Amino acid sequence: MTRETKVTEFTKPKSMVDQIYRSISTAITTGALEPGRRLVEQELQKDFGVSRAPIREAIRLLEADGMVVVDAYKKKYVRYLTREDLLDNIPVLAMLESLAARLAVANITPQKILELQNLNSEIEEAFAAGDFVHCAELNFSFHRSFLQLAGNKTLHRAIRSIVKSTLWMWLTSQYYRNHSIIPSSLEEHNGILEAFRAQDTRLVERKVREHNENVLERFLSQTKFNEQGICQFTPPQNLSTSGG
Amino acid sequence: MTRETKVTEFTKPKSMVDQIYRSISTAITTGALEPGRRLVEQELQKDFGVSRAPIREAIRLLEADGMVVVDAYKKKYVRYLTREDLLDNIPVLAMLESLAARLAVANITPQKILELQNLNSEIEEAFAAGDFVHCAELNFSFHRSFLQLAGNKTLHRAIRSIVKSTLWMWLTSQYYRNHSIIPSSLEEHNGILEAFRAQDTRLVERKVREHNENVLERFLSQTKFNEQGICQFTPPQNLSTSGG
DNA sequence: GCTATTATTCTTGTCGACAATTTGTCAACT
DNA sequence: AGTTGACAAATTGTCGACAAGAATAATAGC
Repeated sequence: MTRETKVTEFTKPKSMVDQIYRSISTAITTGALEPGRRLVEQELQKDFGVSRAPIREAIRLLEADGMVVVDAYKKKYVRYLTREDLLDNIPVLAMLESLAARLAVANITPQKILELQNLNSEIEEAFAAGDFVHCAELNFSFHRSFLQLAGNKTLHRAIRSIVKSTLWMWLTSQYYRNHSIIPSSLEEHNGILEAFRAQDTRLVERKVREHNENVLERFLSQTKFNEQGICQFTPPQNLSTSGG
Repeated sequence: MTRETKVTEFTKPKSMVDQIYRSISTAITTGALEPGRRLVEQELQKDFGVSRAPIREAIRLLEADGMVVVDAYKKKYVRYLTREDLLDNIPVLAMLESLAARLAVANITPQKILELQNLNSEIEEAFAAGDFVHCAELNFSFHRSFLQLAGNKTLHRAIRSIVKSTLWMWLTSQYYRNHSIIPSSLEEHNGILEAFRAQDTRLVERKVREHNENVLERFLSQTKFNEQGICQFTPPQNLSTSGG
């Protein structure tokens, strides 16, 4: 009788913790919450209008992801990245993505290659439009496509974990914002697709590995680090001269 | 009101959540909590003598690790493994560990090689003594040594993540319990150490990759799966014929 | 005897409150 | 002036209780 006719209620497919997790996660990848930013439960509680329990659980998930770090006094911060972090990423991501690409060769279709070409064009458009966050997302989609084609859950999980823990999306968007290196990436993407078209496994593997190495080395060479080796991008909107 | 006379309490005031996390994590790797086993907050609450809040946070961490899975009705279970999970692990672990070994070549010392030889002997002893859990731990230590020598945090994190999410320690101990294949592993371990002694990077990389592939394929060929493809080891103490 | 519906129980999700810890401030003392 | 200690504010950790939803038991109807 009293069946609540939840007709217009689409916004309830996920648990509270999941929503908070996603929200903070997105805030970090988009740069709304910059690396090093303190996370205080009371503030988040007010933002989301819930009690602290689900906030705390969501933060635990982010902590496990490596997107949030905890200091000796239990205070939580958005992870900040060091030069060492980026250096460590290079061989691992290059190797995992090239493995994904190798496995994908067996499953890719001409149709899929066309889709990826279109995706590549979309990246170019987003870059031209100055939407660097979307650009990073599309770029990630491009890479993720090989993961999906590879059909290996362990691999998928491993790469996803690295992407999250090293704030990959944030890094990419910041990088796009500050440097005009999209053309190089797009060119390399096309090279990869060509190798796929030729069904040349060895070539695919090499191209993907080199692409990843190139991207990461470009990151490193063009990124500023402070005296503690922490990655320093220009904040999104920095009106005051946060001098100090 | 200071009812807690914690006199002999040197046990690093680790946080409650951390203690619970470790405790459950250990229970899973040792097989005390077998795959598929339901985790009920109220039971754990009684076991640890705390409220549900820290229990829930610990379970969130285990969930993020992939050691615990959640069904559509929010019920929590220890992760169970499928044939597909094991298959997916093979190329990824083989590749990551061989990368670790390659990076380790530059940092290894004759001293360290001797230590690893001793460790190998310890594994043999633990196996002979029938302590399969310890055996799995020591074996993991052997592999982890290369990780530490590699000095790459991203790589360390990636492998650790796979080890946790696929209940690697549990799998290994169960495998040791059921099959007498330690000799093959020990032999391969020695082969790897020889390659290290020769400083032959290519050989190290190949030996480690092959060792991982061998181990995982032995797992697969000698492991039972039920009709749903779920890994079925004989439970630690199985007196009744859990028929079906 | 069997099915449909209603209670009851079990389990998880969320909340507000209190305790413990850390940080910040300020006054007293050497 | 600098240091130290105590007090206050801020923040996190933990608790018990209630609400919501699903699984199970019980009952009514045929």
